[in-house]
Amino acid sequence: MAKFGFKQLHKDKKTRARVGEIMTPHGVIRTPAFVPVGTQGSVKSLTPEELDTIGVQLYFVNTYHMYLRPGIEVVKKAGGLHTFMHWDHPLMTDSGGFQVFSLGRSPVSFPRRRESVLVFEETRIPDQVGNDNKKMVKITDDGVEFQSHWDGSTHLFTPERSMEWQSALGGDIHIAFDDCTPYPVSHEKAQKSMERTHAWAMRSLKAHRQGALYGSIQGSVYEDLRKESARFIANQNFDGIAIGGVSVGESKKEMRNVLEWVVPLLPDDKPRHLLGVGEIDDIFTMIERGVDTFDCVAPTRLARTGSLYVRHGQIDITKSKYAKDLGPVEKSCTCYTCRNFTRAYIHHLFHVRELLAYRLATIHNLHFVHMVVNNIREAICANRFLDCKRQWL
RNA sequence: GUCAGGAUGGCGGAGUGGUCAAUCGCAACAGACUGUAAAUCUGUCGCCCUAACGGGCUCCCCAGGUUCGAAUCCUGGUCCUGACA
Repeated sequence: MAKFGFKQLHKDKKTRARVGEIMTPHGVIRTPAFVPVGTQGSVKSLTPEELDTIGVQLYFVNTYHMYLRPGIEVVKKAGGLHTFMHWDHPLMTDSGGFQVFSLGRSPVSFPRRRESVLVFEETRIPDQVGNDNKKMVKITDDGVEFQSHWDGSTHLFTPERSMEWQSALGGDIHIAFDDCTPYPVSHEKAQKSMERTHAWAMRSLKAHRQGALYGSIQGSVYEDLRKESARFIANQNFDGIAIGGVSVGESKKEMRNVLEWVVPLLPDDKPRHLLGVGEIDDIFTMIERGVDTFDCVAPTRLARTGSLYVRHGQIDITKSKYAKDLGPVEKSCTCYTCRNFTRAYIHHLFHVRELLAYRLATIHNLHFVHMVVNNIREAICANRFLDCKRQWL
């Protein structure tokens, strides 16, 4: 099996943007690269072949979800995630750290940004166990006690277990178990969370057996903490660096700051992954500041709720103004959806809740993101990143 | 023609004397969604005024009536549906 490695091939002359290659046992990842999220072992609604056709090079699977269902043992017996899911290309597994954040909110709610302050609204997700106003996680220094969102049962996650399970799943890139700091948060709490993340990073490193391991940087929106965390993680023997604790409710400016503090402190010979960010404008923000890969649910989730990417924005295809629109979603798009279907048709599918709606929409949004990223990659090679950015935004 | 049942906001459909401008679903409109408890969630949804609290007006087929008070009870009318002829 090929070893893991990273090569920087070209750096843009005016920015930190760079083009590179990540070598993995399941093939090379050309960076910058967008990483779709397949939380439960599936990028919702699409087959691996369809993802491949779109240009998806690797995707993300969540250890927490696979552990709960179907269970690590099942995947292990199946021969690992690649075989289980029928995906031959690289895979990344998340540590479960994000669920510390997402299940740790009380009451169950959707966060909403409001002038860079996170407001929690009391809106429930229906039909799930354990949503009766209780936090579903309990953090200790040892690890995190989760209450299953399926049946309420209790499960302990530790760095050691996360490593063991990620190894059993067999993804190419693993992430150290971290404590995704919520927002807003005091400096004191952010520091505690960062220190816990560092301690867990060391334990992850020690317990780690196979596959590449990325250490995760935290520190919320505090410059001193972010820099401290970046230095700390950069100094350990990780194969790559993950930046976490962003897109948790902070403003875009705060997210930009984090990148500007952190990336200059990272070694050039390791790949950098930004966890959980990937709206179209963010893609430029990240790549410009030296991020190589980034995973995000936005394109796929937005697609399922009817928001489709078009140049310079997105449209809500469910609006009745598209009911008779016989043009493609985006005329400059060459995806399967845009080549063969009209806005009116997709509008209709959403309206009657046909399953094809979600598939066509997801194909389009993923294709669109890949089109943007491919474009950026070419632009970097020609030292034209900023021109490219201007052209898309 | 006789008997029975029914007419409620764009649609379906609750409500059967006051707390009803009227539950709920759909549609409509607006909004949200960034390491996915998400094919999801939130808000508005008779008209007018208010930033909001709130206030005013009109309203449950039509016309009368009973009552302090009616979408709800009574009388008449119109229309619809089912059964029997």
